[in-house]
Amino acid sequence: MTVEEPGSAAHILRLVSTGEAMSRSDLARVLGVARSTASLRVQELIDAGLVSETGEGPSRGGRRPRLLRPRTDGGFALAADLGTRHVRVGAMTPARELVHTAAYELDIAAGPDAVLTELRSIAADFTSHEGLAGRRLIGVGVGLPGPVDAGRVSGPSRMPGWHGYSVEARLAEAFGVPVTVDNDANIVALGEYHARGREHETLLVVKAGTGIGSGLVSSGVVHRGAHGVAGDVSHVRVSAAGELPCSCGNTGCLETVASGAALLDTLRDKGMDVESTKRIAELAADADPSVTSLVRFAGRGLGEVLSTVVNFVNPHAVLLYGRLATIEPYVAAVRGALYERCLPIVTQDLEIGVAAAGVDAGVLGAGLLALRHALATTDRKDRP
Amino acid sequence: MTVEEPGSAAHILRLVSTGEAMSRSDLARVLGVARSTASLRVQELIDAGLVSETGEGPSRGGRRPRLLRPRTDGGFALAADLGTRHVRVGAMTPARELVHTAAYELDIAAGPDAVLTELRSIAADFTSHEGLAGRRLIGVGVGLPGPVDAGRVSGPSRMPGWHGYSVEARLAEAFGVPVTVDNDANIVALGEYHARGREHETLLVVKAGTGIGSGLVSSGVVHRGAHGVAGDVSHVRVSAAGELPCSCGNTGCLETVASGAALLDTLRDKGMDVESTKRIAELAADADPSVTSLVRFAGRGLGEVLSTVVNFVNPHAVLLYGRLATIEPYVAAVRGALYERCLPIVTQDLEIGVAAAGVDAGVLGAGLLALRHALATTDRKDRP
DNA sequence: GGAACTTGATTCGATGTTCGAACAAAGTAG
DNA sequence: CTACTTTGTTCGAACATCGAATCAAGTTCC
Repeated sequence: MTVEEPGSAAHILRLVSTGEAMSRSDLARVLGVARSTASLRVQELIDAGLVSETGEGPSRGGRRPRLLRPRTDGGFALAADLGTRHVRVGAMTPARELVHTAAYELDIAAGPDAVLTELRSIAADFTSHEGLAGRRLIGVGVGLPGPVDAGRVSGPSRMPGWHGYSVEARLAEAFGVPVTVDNDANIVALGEYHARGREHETLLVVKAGTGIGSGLVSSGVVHRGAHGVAGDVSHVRVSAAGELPCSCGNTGCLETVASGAALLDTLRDKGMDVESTKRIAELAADADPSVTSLVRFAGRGLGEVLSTVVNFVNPHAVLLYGRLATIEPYVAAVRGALYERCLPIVTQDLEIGVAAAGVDAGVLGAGLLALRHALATTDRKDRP
Repeated sequence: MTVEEPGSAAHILRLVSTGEAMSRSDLARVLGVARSTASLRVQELIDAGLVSETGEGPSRGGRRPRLLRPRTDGGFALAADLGTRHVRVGAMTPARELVHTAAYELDIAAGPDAVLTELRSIAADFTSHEGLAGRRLIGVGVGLPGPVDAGRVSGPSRMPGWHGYSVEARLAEAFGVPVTVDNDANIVALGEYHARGREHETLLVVKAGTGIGSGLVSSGVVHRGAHGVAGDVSHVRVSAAGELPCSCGNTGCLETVASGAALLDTLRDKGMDVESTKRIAELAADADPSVTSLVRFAGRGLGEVLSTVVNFVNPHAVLLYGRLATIEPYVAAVRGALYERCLPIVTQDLEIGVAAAGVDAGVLGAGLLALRHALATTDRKDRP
């Protein structure tokens, strides 16, 4: 991740949970410190209830190492990925493992007060049902389907009544632990970065569902920009959109051709009764000709816009996520447009594909944010 | 800058040179360490010849502080900003001040061996003429007009014979000190970031001269991407370019309408005898109608491409640099296109203007890179 | 099977860094 | 002149890290 302090609790936990270091000796080697020092550190973590010993490992020609494992029965971070009508919640152990996840109904349009109150009881329900009730909550991470700047929602298009609302402050009070809030595309990007497990990667993750958003992660750090609205690609003008009016007041935006909402509108105008982006995916999977060609057109539009971004950012990978990413012709069209329009040096090693972390990528990212915050602030506190 | 280790020599030097800390006591407060610790650190720097005491400051109700100042007569870093036909060199003190600069002729097309040999003698000439001969060289920073990846030139369009050449290794051998090499737009961006002096800013700097390049700096860190070619905007397709063929083999690239080279070509096609971008700037300043309208058109094309990048990156400022940035209608057209096409939340606090650091922005950035490298690796070495 | 070697983990004194209290130096305020 | 401030240094205490010594528990090979 290259984010945590070298030798910090978070760092050691990561090394232990990824298997990069299984024993005290391993840690000493990997961290470049004396064995005695590594031993002391491990003892601290054991005392704090974050790590436990779990039998012995195979000998490498000498005494057998005493294997270490992050405890999964101690404190945990709560992660929530809010969509427009649902929320996925999960619990993440200090080992960065998502141990439980669940989905609940939650209409973001009900406004911040109602939604966050409801979120609090969903969290209570979740922790009790998943057998987490007796365990210590160390932090909360939340993803929202709109721009987030310094813990506040700012200028959202699909979240009426949320503008300027300080979600972080409100939830910190409700939960009594540190809360971190970010945009949904950002947490998906962070989750995907973590799932891939490759350090020093620059990842461009595009979330294409009802709307289109994207997140840029470089070496484990999310690029947020001046107002936390970095990653917007939906209101870039694209030639294929002609002069179609967009919800933003401008015309010709990418969103009017390449988003799930736009596809639904177009299909309805054609007289087809399609109710959801999920249904579009099914029709495309059945090779419905008019849907397929429409989806291709949409993907091409997205690829056109992304080509500019990809040339500029020069990422290691472009990963699509969301309902539209499950539609093969859509992905293929994006890929084609990128290969056609980007510089060879940019595309030669570029991976273009679908995010691997699945539906829980967002929860994963939210959990990581929460954990990062929690482990950075409180270090050696009372037992969980 | 948020780049150097807290409490490191580089950090203290910065605090002292910016005036954030004038005395040992100040340093202790700013760094959050004990006064005794700050005193020790300062003594080290004095012993290393990097800092000197310079009289006493005004009392604040007690004993007068002994003012500190970075020494400008000790070691220095050499910075070079190579263009296609010239090189600007400068010397930077550990206080991050550029103390001398000079320009030399140097044709990049002569190939790496000839150019770098020549650069070595230019450096010797420069140091002797500027009275730097007796002082210790602590590092070298170089900017090149092409993509640089890990110290090597990779796939340059205006640097025949340079592809794959390891400039860093070659110069490190020639100078016998650490050498850092980067793309010219990147060092300009870094120099401008430093000149503005605002921490945690995200800056997009566009260098528009014969060619077009850009650099992104966020919190003092240059974004380099997977192959060090991040920042390319010149080969993005732009509607205004139609099907004009580009040197990259593709058609409709921004470079074919918005670069100085393109403007020259177009004017020559019109039968106007214009020999340089400098002359274009003069004609535009004289309000030559056909030149002005052409330049406007070019600026609009650049703005169109930048709008996508700016929406995505959400920077604090977009700064134009290079010969074309001196042409007001060009800048105005870029500005207009950005305001028209970017999201309101992105442009509301966005500064769009011309880089303030002037012709030495590149040298400044190269010097900073060199210094950062030198002060990070060698800490308390022998006196200069 | 046993001696020699390896690897893992702990103990403990040596080293070095940082802190903070005490103090000296040099002022200001009244 | 006295009381209080601020700056800077000195010096012992506290703390972290290291490395050597030691113990523990293997493997290898004759």
